[in-house]
Amino acid sequence: MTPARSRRPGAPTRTDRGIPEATVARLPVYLRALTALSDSGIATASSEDLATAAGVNSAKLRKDLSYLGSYGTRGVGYDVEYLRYQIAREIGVTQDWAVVIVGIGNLGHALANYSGFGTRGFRIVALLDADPKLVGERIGDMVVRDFAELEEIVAADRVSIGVITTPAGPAQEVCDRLVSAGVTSILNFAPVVLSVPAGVDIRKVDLSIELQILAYHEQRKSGEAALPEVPELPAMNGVVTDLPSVGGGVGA
Amino acid sequence: MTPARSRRPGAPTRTDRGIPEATVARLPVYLRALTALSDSGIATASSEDLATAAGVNSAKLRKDLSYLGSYGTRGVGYDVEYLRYQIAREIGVTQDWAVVIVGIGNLGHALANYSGFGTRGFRIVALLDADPKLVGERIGDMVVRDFAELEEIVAADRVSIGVITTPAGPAQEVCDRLVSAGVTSILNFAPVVLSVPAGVDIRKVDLSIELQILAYHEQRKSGEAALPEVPELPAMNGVVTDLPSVGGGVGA
DNA sequence: TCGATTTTGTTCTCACGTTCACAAGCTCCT
DNA sequence: AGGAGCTTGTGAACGTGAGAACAAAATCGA
Repeated sequence: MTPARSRRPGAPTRTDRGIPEATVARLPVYLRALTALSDSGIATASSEDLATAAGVNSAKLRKDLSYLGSYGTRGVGYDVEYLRYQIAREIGVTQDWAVVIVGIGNLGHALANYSGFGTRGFRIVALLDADPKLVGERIGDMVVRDFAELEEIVAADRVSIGVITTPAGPAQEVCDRLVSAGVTSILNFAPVVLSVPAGVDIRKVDLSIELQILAYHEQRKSGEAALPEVPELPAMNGVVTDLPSVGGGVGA
Repeated sequence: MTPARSRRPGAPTRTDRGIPEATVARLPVYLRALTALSDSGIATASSEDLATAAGVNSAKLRKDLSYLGSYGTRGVGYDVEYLRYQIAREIGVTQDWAVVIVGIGNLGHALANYSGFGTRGFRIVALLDADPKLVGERIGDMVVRDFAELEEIVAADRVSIGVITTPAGPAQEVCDRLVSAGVTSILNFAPVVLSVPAGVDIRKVDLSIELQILAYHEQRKSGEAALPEVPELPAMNGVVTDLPSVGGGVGA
C-alpha cells in the first residue's frame, strides 16, 4: 500500500476501483454545483451547502464523495477548488475527449451549436451525415463531412465518443460503423435500442420516453381526484383495435 | 372489490396503485417495441421476443407487465395489439397531452421540428420565447409567441406539460412561471437543478452530464491497461488552480 | 492545554430493484 | 380424454442504493 503520499495519514485505501454507478451519475451534478459556487467566489462549502446546490441529501453527497477519498476537512467543509479538481479528474474531464456527431438533422444541428456541448472536456471534431445535400454545409465554425470519412477521422483524431442523432432507421448501422471504427462510447438520441459488443458503453437520451413518463404521473394526478375507484378498462372492454400509432416513430 | 368486469376470472386485484418507478420508466420502451412488432405484422409475441426487442431481461419484462395485470396467455405469449393498448392506456398516451416549449434557441427549435415529439399522445400547442426578435418566427406550422402569453395559453389549452429549453440563467424563473400558470409536469433541458413545489413532477435531460458519465467509463477503459497501480494524484499534489471552467455552462 | 462546537466519514438498517427458479395454466397432439 | 411441451406469473434470494445516526477529527476560544 503506497504510504499515502502527501495527503492524509489515514490513507484513502484507494477507493478508486468500484464507484457505484448511481454515484458516478451524480458526480457531474456536483461538479456543476462546485463550478457555480466557485463562480460566486465561495472558497469553502459544507456538505449541506453542496447538497442544497446539487439538489440532493447531504448524507448521500458525503457518501458519494467518500468513494473518491477523503477530500474534506472535519469541522470545516470542502475546499471548492480542490474538490472541483478532484471530481473533474475522477470523471476524466481534465483531459479533452474527441467527439463526432453523426446525423445532422434538426437535433444534430442543434447539438453542433449547443454551448452546453462545448463544456470543457469535450471537443467536437466532426459533424457527419450520409446525405450529399448536407455535406459541405457550414455550422458555426465547422463543416459537415461525409459519413464515409468516419474511419479516417476516428483514427486521425483518436475519437472515443460518438453521438448518434440520426433517425431510428439507420441508427444501428451507424452504431456498428462507429464501433468498428474504434469508438467505444456512444450517446444515442435515436429512438431505438442499439446493440453493441461488450466493452462499448452506450447511453440513451429519448425525448418521447421522458414525456411518456411525465404523462403517466400526470394521469395519476388527474385520476386521483376524478376516478378514485374503478380505474379499470375505462372504455373498451373487449375490442382492441383503433389505437393509431402510439409509441414513437420507429422507422424514419 | 369490483368483481372483475369482463376480463379474467383470476381478477388482477387492481395492481393499479403503485407501479415501481423503474418499471414506469421501461413501459415506454415496451410500447415502442410492441409498435415495431405490430408494424412488422407480428400478432403474438413471447416475453422472450419482447424482451429482446426492448433490450431487457425476460424475467424483468414479465414482472414489469405483471404490475399492470395478467395480460398474457400461458403457453402462448402476449397479443401484441392488446398489450400495446393496455400499456398505452396505463401510461396515459391514449389521450392527448398539451405541451408548451419555452425557449426557442437551437434546442427548442430542434424539438419544435422533431418528429419524435409528434409521438401520438402529445400535442405542442405553443412555442414561447421572451426575445422579441424571435416572436413571430414561423417554425413548421407554428409561430413563436411571446412568453408573456403563457398564462393565457395554459388556461385556454389545458396545458399540463412544459418543456424548458432556455439557457440555465432564466430557467428557474421560467419554471416558476410555468408552475404558477398551472403546469404540473416539466421536462427540463437547462443545465440547472430546478426546484418545484410538491405535486409538480420534473424530469431532466442533460447532454453534458451524459457525456461526462461516458467519459468516466472511457477513462476507466484506457486507464485499465495504462496505469493499473497508483492512479492517485497523478500530477498536482498540493496546488489546485489552472482548471478552466469544467462543469457546464451555468449562466447563458 | 483543554473543552466546546462543528462537520466529515462511516456504519447500520431498511427499501427498492433485479434475477432465479418453479408452479400454474394454456395449447396441441395422440 | 389425457399427457407432453411451452410460457406466463410470482415467490424467494440476492445485490444495490438511500437515509439515519454516530464516532472521529478538525477549529476556535478560554
